[in-house]
Amino acid sequence: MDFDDKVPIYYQIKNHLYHQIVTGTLVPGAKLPSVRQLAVDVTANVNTVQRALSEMTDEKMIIPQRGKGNFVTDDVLSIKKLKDKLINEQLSLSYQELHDLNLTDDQILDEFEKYIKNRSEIHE
Amino acid sequence: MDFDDKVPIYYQIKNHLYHQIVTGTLVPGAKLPSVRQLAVDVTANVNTVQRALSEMTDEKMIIPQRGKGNFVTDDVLSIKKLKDKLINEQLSLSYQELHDLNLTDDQILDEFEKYIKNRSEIHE
DNA sequence: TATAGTGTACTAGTAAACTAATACACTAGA
DNA sequence: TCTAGTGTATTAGTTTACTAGTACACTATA
Repeated sequence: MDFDDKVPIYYQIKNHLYHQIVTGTLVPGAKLPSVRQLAVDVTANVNTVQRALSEMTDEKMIIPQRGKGNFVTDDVLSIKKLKDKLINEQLSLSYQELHDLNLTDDQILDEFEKYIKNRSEIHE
Repeated sequence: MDFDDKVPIYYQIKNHLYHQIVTGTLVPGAKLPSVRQLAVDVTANVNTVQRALSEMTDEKMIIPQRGKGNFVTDDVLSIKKLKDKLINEQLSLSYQELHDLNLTDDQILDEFEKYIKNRSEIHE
């Protein structure tokens, strides 16, 4: 896995898994790869993976079952809420940042539009 | 200063100062507060501040003068470039994140529009 | 029942970021 | 010339994230 050395690895793993849950790569009730397998997958230590999973367990997004594995929550609503939260955090974050760079609301929207338009041209 | 404990403090200080340069709070050629004063301002250690300033010096955005202080570069063009870089990094980052959450380009723009509209209503 | 695959806990060691304190070189001004 | 305010360097110690290795409890299955 490609890590940003400015952010703790366990945090990036957690985020990575949350993305898989939210996008349906990991469906509700699905079994996660074992901690040892995950450690191999993301090229990190078992303990680091475990730390990510612990927080996810605390947040009730996965349920651990001793001897069996970790399972994605069945609660579809809470997954929806997680997705909304992730989206909103991102919007808020980037609005904040661009606003702090002295862009007006209109400029922010413009820049975003330009960026996406430009991007789709390059990638088509 | 309010730090995000997920990101190194020196990095946040650097970012903070870059914002001031880009937005004109610190004009080209202006003298920065002394390292000791900055340390007080942002409630961090002198060495941590120094580390931020070192990187900024390496990137030629400030010029240190022994015995006098640190001064913002006079090169207006490079300040402009810095601003563009900061904006672009943010756009790219949040596009990436929202795209990874399975939002289409249109949805990303929509969400952004909604967010900003909503925000301005609350704050007017 | 034995074994392999799970989660979990613990101890130990390393590296990086941060703090703290001190010292030194340079500049400007009284 | 002295002094206060600069940047800069160095040494030492703390904390946190991370790695490594081991051990143990539990589950499913051959």
